[in-house]
Amino acid sequence: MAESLSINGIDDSPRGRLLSAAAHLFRDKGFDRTTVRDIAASVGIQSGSIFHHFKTKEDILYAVMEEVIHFNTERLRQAVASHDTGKDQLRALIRAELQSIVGDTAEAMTVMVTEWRCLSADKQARALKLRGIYEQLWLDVLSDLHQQGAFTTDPFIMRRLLTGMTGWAPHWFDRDGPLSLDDLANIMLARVIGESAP
Amino acid sequence: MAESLSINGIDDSPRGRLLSAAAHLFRDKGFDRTTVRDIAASVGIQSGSIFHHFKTKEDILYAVMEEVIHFNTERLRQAVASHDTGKDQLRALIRAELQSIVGDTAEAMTVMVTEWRCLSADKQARALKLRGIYEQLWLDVLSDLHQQGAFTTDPFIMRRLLTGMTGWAPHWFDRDGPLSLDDLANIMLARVIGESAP
DNA sequence: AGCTACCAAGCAAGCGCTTGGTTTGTAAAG
DNA sequence: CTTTACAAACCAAGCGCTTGCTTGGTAGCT
Repeated sequence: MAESLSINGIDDSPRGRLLSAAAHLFRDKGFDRTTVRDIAASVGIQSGSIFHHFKTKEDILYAVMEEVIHFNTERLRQAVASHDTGKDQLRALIRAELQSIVGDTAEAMTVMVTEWRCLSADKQARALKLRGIYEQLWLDVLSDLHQQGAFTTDPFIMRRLLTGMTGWAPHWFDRDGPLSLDDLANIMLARVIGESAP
Repeated sequence: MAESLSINGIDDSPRGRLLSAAAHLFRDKGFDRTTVRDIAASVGIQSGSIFHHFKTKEDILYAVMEEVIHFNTERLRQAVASHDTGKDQLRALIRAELQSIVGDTAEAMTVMVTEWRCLSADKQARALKLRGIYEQLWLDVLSDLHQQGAFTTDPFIMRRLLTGMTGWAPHWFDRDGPLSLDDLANIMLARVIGESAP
């Protein structure tokens, strides 16, 4: 019964506590190496009791992803809405995604990237649809900047490069190190629009 | 007994054919979801016969990684050696890593990134040592460029950003699409040293 | 009474791996 | 040219264990 911190955007109902615990375990050991007995033990119930809340183990994984996509899409939306210029909006998007990915929803976001293929085909399709909304927010901002001449590379490709940069951050970024998330966001921003005055 | 193309740097001995088949399966289904029966079937032998060549299933994974690191470290070395200026060397490094990651060793390289945690701690340490040589080649070139003033960001951080960009490429890059690997390498190069004349 | 949340026990399937023996290729000994 | 020797490569069968999930029942709250 090792207690685990809850993830932002997930409530603390019995179901929510299971989701947070599962996300932690999925990130640390992977979906396949995490047993339902592991998840049950980390919230202090019997393994069979899990299936009162979820039909299958895979449903747990999908629920984790669904919750974290919804939560972070909303965060992205607010990031765009609270800035005027394309440059500031892009900086805010990068900052928000970094916050998602190494901050308060890190476990669930990492799981979404690394355990994607553990979803069945139809659940992948459903999750992909949710993720499409998330990606469109990026593409809108990037396309604007591109049309303004802020960079020449195709916006779709630029988004892919940014996805790689932010997605790799959990493998090396140290939240207690000298580099802040704001610093890192600015460094990544400069990869897109060049190193001009902040 | 679905035949699978061999991976560059792996011979076609019985052992080598097992490694190539395993790399394919590990990439497509993941290490844990690939059974020794799957691997055996794809080269046309019985599952038990695998253990004449490898002590454990995990040893197969490690062997895949070891071979691909050695092969690609050598490729990186030649990339550096065959160019004079820092800029050209960096472009060659990016191009070589892209070739590794979406080209002739794609399966094995992808496996090394995505199935890393399936290795035991001591095997991780051994593989990490091999990977250190590979990374040093990058850092030497990046540090040179940094000292020449080609970019201001810390070379270590820059390498992490590049790792993310190249590492994500398998998720979207289409080898039959309009964008060539040389094009992509130049786009990534511009993320480091800015968009000057080629 | 009825609902949510849970327990205790266990089943069927699939897993990595072992075992004892057989085939196949090669090469020196007669 | 045959015989003997031996190792590499593989087969057929299955063992012991773990896994996701089921079942029938109970405690507590409203």
